[in-house]
Amino acid sequence: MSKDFATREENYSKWYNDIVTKADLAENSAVRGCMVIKPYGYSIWEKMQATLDKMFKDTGHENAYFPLFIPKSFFSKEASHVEGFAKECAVVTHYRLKNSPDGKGIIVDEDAKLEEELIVRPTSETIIWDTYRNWIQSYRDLPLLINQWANVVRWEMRTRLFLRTAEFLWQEGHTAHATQQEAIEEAEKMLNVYADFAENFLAIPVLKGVKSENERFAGAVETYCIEALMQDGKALQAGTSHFLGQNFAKAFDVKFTGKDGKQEYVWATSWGVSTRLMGALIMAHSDDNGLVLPPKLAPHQVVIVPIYKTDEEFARLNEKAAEIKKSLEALNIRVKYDNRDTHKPGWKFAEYEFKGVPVRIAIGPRDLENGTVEVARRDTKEKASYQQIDLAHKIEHLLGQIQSNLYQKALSFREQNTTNVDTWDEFVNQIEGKGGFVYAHWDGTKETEEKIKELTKATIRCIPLNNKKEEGKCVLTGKPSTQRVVFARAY
RNA sequence: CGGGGUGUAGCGUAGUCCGGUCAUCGCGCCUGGUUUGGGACCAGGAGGUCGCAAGUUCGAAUCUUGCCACCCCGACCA
Repeated sequence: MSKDFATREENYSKWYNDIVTKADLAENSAVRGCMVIKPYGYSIWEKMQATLDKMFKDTGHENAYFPLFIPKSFFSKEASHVEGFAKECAVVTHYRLKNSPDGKGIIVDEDAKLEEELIVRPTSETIIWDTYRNWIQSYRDLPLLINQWANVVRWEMRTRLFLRTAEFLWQEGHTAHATQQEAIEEAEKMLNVYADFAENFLAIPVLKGVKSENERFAGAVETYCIEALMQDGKALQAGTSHFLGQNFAKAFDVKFTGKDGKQEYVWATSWGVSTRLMGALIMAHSDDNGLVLPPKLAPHQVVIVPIYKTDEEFARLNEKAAEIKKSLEALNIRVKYDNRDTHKPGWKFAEYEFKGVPVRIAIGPRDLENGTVEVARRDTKEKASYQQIDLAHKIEHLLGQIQSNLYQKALSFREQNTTNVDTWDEFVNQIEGKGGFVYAHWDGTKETEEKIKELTKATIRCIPLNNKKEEGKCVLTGKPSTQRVVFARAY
């Protein structure tokens, strides 16, 4: 049978959509711009959540929950914040429906108009800082280190499964500190947590950097980010961490009394990653045979498929498979034994391959005789016969290899698609050709960045942390520059 | 929100120009049998407001108008 899904070469965005829908990660819903995350996709998200949540707690944060709705007036308190989000807010204006007078369905009851409209949160800084005002009085109340897992709504014009949806799931950390120094350290610390997570769990290498003024979060003094490179040569912002200065403290009048008895505004950070990481995961590793999952995030790390002709064989295989499953589970390996009689082995092979299960163990009568199993790894598609003796440890080792191979593969892809350019022609050729991360000199002005974006659709993804200082000339204007910055077309 | 495209069974589709046994085919689904080391085969069967709503007509999947959804390209954005 031929494949019924697109390849990257043929149609990259169709390939992406096919993976999301056919690997059962998510689907479009009856609500425009909103998706249904299906059980298989959601269990990957749960893995991400569990890992991140532990990392947050290990760095001293606690979870809390703030309202979905934000009074409209809160929004206008921080000028650049409201400007940044105003264009994409869903607004609640009424609180009641009634039967339509013509008897056909129900309509909004105009008598039930809210005195003050409520915004469905696109992010929670305003409601949180309004709350923090009451929580913070003294330096003894600081630092305040809170995270919330929530959904947010940004009314997007154009949506794509996981990458940009009107409603998405995320976590947002909001912290308050006594000093500027401490808040900056917090923002950097959480950026490092994200980078660690991306590299060691998602197996995606990321650039750590700061955003240019244009790309900065609405209301932030400094935005830090991790940027990943996708297989089509486009960049994807995988996480952000903001140093908010005293902007929100001033807007919401959050002050504390210091040891010296003086009142001061507190210093703030916020940081978040979203279900967009699912998109990054897909586009970083998957191939023309479907999804490829790094073992640390795979809902099933190993699937066991029995091959048999007779009931008697099937019974013996069930027994052997149970034994193998148990030995793997003893090493905390997540195993699924697929003993469904309704599908043939070949069908199951294709199915689990498309769903990205890292390791497949096939076991049949010949294996029972020889004391072997057939082991296939998803990342390289290699198959090998393994002795059953000490199989669990061998599989554990293999999972580790797959995890690091995926990272190495993604890293060398990024290296091959990272270029230094010095002239405008080179810049345009690179951006419009292969894409990737393009390191170029920039004169540091907003105008130049906007002009470059207008001409090439490329934006400054970040100014890498600890960037090498180097004299040069701006790739567009020829004005002097002290360092190269990273350009790319982005999601 | 602008430009383009598409909507026919769960999925993918033929038919649309040229109205009239045209609702086609494949996958999937159900039943029975044979199968099972890379998506099995045979036989039988179920499943459709042809995106929605008006209109034109003796008659509309097919023509007209409006609306909705999705996809691609722009603007905006995590």
